[in-house]
Amino acid sequence: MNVTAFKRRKEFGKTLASDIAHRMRNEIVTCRLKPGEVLKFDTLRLAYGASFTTLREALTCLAAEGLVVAEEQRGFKVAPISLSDLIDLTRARILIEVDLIRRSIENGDDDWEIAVISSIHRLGIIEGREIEDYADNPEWKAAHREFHESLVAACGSPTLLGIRQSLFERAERYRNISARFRPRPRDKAGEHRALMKAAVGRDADRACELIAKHIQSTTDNVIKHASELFSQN
Amino acid sequence: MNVTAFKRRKEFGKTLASDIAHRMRNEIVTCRLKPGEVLKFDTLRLAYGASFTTLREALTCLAAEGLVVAEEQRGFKVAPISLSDLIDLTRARILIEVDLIRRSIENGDDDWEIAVISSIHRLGIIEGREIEDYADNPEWKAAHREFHESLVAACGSPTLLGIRQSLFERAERYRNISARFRPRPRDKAGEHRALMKAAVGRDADRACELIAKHIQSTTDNVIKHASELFSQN
DNA sequence: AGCGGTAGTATTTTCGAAAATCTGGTTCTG
DNA sequence: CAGAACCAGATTTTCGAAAATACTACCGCT
Repeated sequence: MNVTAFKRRKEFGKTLASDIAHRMRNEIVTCRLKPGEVLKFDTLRLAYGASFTTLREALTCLAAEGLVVAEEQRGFKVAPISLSDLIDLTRARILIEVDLIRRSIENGDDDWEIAVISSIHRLGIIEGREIEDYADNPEWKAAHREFHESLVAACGSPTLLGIRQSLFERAERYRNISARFRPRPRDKAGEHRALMKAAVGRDADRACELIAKHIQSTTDNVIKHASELFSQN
Repeated sequence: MNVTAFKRRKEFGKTLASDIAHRMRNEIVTCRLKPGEVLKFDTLRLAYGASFTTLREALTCLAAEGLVVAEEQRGFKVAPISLSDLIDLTRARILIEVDLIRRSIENGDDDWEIAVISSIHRLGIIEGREIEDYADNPEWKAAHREFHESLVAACGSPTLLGIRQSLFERAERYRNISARFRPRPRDKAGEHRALMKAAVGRDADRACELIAKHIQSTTDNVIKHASELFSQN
């Protein structure tokens, strides 16, 4: 194998295909690859330096996650965004997240509690460093993701955790839109702290209520202030 | 295109890869491909008459559905079955199915009602033809699947419908095991009729309760009578 | 005998060419 | 003139060989 490929592979995952899937996932959720954009193999081959076959495997993966759509014999395109998709996605996420957080609070042991507290602490440190616009920071995003994952980590359901993760990923684009169009800053840090407190205080009902509101709030903001971004459906 | 490929392609889907994925899905859920079995490309190439690349794409698809597992650089194997997987799967299915059936009952229009009734009728016809063992009949399985799909079809959530479908598929192997080990026949037809009545009678609470029991019942039977099939976890 | 290293084999992963299919425009026909 | 049929170029899908990686069994050493 040539040196370039070797280096590239080191960045993430063991196979080139999974590495490319990872990179494309990133470009899609940050909208560097635009929603609805047609993905032609020749272009991709140039951009990622991989062959048809390898790209095809990466795209097949992303299609399963709902980040790209495959039309047989007619290629792939970045999954479009729409209000109806956002609403559908939000409802699915709330259903699952609420269930998982409740179970996690039931099952979570001391290590779980510690992980929740340590992940919100890390988030706080990052937020403290830059007063504004931390939501654009990849480091903050990783910590944010980590915090939400820690909340549900003790739920004991690998299947739903996997689904949750893929829905969380799909929602990333809408979170970015929401942040851009929000009229005044939202107190995310406060919401996260309240969630953490409800979780470690083993107040499942409150935690479920908070997480549902937390998820719904982004959606409401997009609907209110960014509807014009979408065509009609 | 050569004749063989053309014929094969006609059977299902537009591309060879999706056709092969479809055929393999079948072999896995019927356990003709054994749980945990290692899937070597040379063997598959012989069995399905397709190239590495095409098989790889099919396997990537199935991996996303949870029917095969991929270990990077170490190939693919049929997803193992286990009690913990069954329990996890069952819980996920109940969570989602209950939500979808409730929403479906809320939203369903006349056409939905008609589809529910017509699909249970078709199921009844098939069950009437062969008194016993209809659960092994592919035709019954298709009709059974169709009936359950019709119940949730009006829920209005494409995302959760997709997830539901993949979980339903994953559960197929356990349903087959359950049928083999059931001490005395279960009144599935009765359960289905009750479900249908609750649905068209718009009794959401009752429908939710019935569907949860319906799903749980298979799992309970496997745990009670077929535990020895699984190693330990 | 047990262990670490190593060569050889089995297997997976990647590549780029070749085949199949789609798209859009043009011509032909009624 | 409308619509079907067809060609040419663009694009996707499939193939089998070649490269990269994992596995196995043997050898030499302590």
